[in-house]
Amino acid sequence: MMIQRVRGTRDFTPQDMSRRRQLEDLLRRISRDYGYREIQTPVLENAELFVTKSGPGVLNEMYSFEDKGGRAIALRPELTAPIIRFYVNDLTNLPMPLKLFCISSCFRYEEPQSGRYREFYQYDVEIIGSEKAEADAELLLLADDLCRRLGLNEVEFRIGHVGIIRGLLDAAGMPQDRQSELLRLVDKKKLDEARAYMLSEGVSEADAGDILATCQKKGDREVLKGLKGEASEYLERVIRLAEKGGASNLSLDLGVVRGLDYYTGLVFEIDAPELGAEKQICGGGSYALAELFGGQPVQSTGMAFGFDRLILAMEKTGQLAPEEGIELFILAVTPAQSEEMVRLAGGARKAGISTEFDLMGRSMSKSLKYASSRGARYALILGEREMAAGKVLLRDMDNGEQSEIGIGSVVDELRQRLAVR
RNA sequence: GCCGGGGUGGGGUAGCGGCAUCCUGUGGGACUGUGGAUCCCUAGACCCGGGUUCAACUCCCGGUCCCGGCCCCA
Repeated sequence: MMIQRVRGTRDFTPQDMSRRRQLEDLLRRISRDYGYREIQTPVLENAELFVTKSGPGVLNEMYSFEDKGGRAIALRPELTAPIIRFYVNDLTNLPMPLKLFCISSCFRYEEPQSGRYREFYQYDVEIIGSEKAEADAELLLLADDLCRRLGLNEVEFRIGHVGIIRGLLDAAGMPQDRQSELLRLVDKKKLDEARAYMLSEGVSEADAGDILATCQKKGDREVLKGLKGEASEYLERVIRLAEKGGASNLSLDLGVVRGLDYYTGLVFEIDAPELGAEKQICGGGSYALAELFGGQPVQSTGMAFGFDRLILAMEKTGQLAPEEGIELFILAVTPAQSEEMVRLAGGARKAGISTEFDLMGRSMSKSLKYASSRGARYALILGEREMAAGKVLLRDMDNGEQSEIGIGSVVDELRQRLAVR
């Protein structure tokens, strides 16, 4: 009986990994360009960490279990909570701002569908320690830059601020502790229910109408005109800074809010419309989680990209290069040349030339075919006749041209030819 | 958790109550060491479990997995 892969998980072929590595390389490069440093946390965490952050409901959507010591353990469903836990545990003495990123797998017990798996990968970026608009703006700059480098020209940013609606609710007389429920309804676009809820909480008909109208405002900075209060001023400033920094895709959507209490300010999402139902590639915002995990209060802002969805989007836009082949394949025409084959491979590898030699003892035709399938740039053919004269045949696999070269000059010749390309 | 559509060699397919087709890929061989070609050979499959039937890959039921959508999305 064949053993099946666990539902919602994937194996990655060499070709898959070549593509995923390309994206990882790009993410690491852009992170470095912006001064973020990579960290890694365990796949396993105490389930309590996520329950504390997101409520007991998440237990239903997590892989959680009791270990042999009776501890409640979970496979991490996201990266923000572990990173902040790490910070609270060990990193509080590092100079602020602490700019960190992480590319890792996460797990959620949900129904798999397009762009959605039970094991999935996230690229998470966090700035810990700043409460300034500059921090939020930098995050948007990085996100915008990343989308551009990925060739995602259709992306839609939806940027909001939880303080805008909360401010209006304060003014309308709704107590703070009743507001989260309303934000949840707005987040889910259940505006009728939101209206009913506001009225039941004593908000006037007129105020409720204003608030719902505000929730539906979308567009450029113009939508902030006429809004008063710190939140809209702050948001305006973030957008202005990000645009000065070169961001060009930004747009506002004041209906983007979060019902969870630790969100403190900016909140945003990014969609890649070409992906269909599961089109959101990024979610982010500023939050105060450290004190929730038992640390000193610290303001943070961060975002998480869905790695797998970025790959999907890049596939749709044709951004991924084909897998790279090797540079050299060496074959011995008869076993008598095997030792020389291995010796030459060693020299080439030492010189940084990616090299394979024949491991199968196959005929020349089969070996050349294999070399071709491996994308080899050159083949080195070790034949009795040439070897007797101290030479070998170097075959250019792109055009089939061959030339005899001295055994001693193989590495130099290859270095020269490969450098020209 | 719910609703569609699907599971035939590794990949792609044909068939559809009785013989499972082809392509490709894999391994081997031939072709005097120019043959990444061509030719030949070998291996390799009806998702699982029940039911109907003389007979099930085919029809029915259940499960499972995949694809897509809903819910959810920290």
